[in-house]
Amino acid sequence: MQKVDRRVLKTQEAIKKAFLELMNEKKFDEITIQDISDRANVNRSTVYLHYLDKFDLLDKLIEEHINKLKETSEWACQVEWVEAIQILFEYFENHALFFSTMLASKEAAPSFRSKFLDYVIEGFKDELHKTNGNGKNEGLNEDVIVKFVANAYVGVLESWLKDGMPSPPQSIAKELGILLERIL
Amino acid sequence: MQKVDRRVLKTQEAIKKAFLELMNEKKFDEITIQDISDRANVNRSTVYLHYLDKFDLLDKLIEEHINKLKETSEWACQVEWVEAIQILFEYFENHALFFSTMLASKEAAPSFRSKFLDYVIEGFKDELHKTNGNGKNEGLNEDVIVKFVANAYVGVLESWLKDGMPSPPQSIAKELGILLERIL
DNA sequence: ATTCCTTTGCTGGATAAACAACACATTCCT
DNA sequence: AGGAATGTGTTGTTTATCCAGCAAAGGAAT
Repeated sequence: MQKVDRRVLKTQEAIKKAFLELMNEKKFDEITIQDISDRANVNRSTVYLHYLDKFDLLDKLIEEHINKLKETSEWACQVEWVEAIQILFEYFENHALFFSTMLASKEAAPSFRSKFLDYVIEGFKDELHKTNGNGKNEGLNEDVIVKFVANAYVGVLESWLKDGMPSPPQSIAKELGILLERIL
Repeated sequence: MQKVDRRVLKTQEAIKKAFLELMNEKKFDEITIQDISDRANVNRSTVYLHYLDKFDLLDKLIEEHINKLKETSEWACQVEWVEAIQILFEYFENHALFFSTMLASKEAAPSFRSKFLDYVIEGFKDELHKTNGNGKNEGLNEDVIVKFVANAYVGVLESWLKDGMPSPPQSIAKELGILLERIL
């Protein structure tokens, strides 16, 4: 991975930040490229230099976070169970604006919730294969189990974010870990 | 005044902000250009593109604020007495980091306090000439009066900043205005 | 429908900033 | 003392961004 020019990092950061802020203020289709470039303090043409349009910007933003999550969980699956959840929730906390915006906005990112859910489902599927020797869930449909826990997970995350993250990542991760271990 | 390129504004802002932050963390002579460029997230050579060295940076930063103050007070001297003081104190409040740092740092900006004092002295001198018909201060040396009020003014500002601006600009301006009117 | 206004992609030329490299000075260390 | 590290000021080249301006598409108002 060759390192990228400082300038592109700075402008992309500015654009993404501006876009997220705007997503929190108005609906996706009401946001113009002009809005974004103004907020980001960047020339309008510069936005086109990096993204095809606002849909592309949204896609790349989502893709980026999904990838970061994949990296993080690959790196984290070597440590303890509960600790891994905690690390992920710390990531959610650090990017709370992104996740709460994306999970909240029904009209804007209908794709995100399902993409995110798919990612979580894959994660649990792998996890289930690794720990399927414990006799629990004998005779139960694997798909049902995975979807059960994945939806539970996402739902808890969603309400935690919506409520403004009332408890620290450690405690929510611990509680969630206890519940998940009863299933898996 | 032709408008300047967005890029130079952004980098100059970043550099000045970084420099001010560093001034609050360590002594002036311990600050390197490398520190500044790192903090500003800017290439080192870019700093040299705008400033000769850190002394020049400091000078320009001071000069800039003095000029802004001159503009502000020229614009403000058409309104009420006390209101003008309030506007200036709002400026101090908005740039509290700069003023508290500069007034505090003995070793770094020994020049600033005197420059600033000179500016205040000039302001009061003009003010005195405009309102010298009121019979107060008959037979008193003008220079003494001006230096008296200027030092009082700067001293009050200094401690207000040092104490973390406990009262809002309005009230400090009003109190200061009452005291100054007893003299001028 | 026609007008008016905003937004959209896109261009081309100018320029700020990045980056890497230099020779030299300074501090640090041990 | 002497070598390593760090900081300085400057250069040349490359690249990202700016900015002004375009024609076209769409919406809203009259």
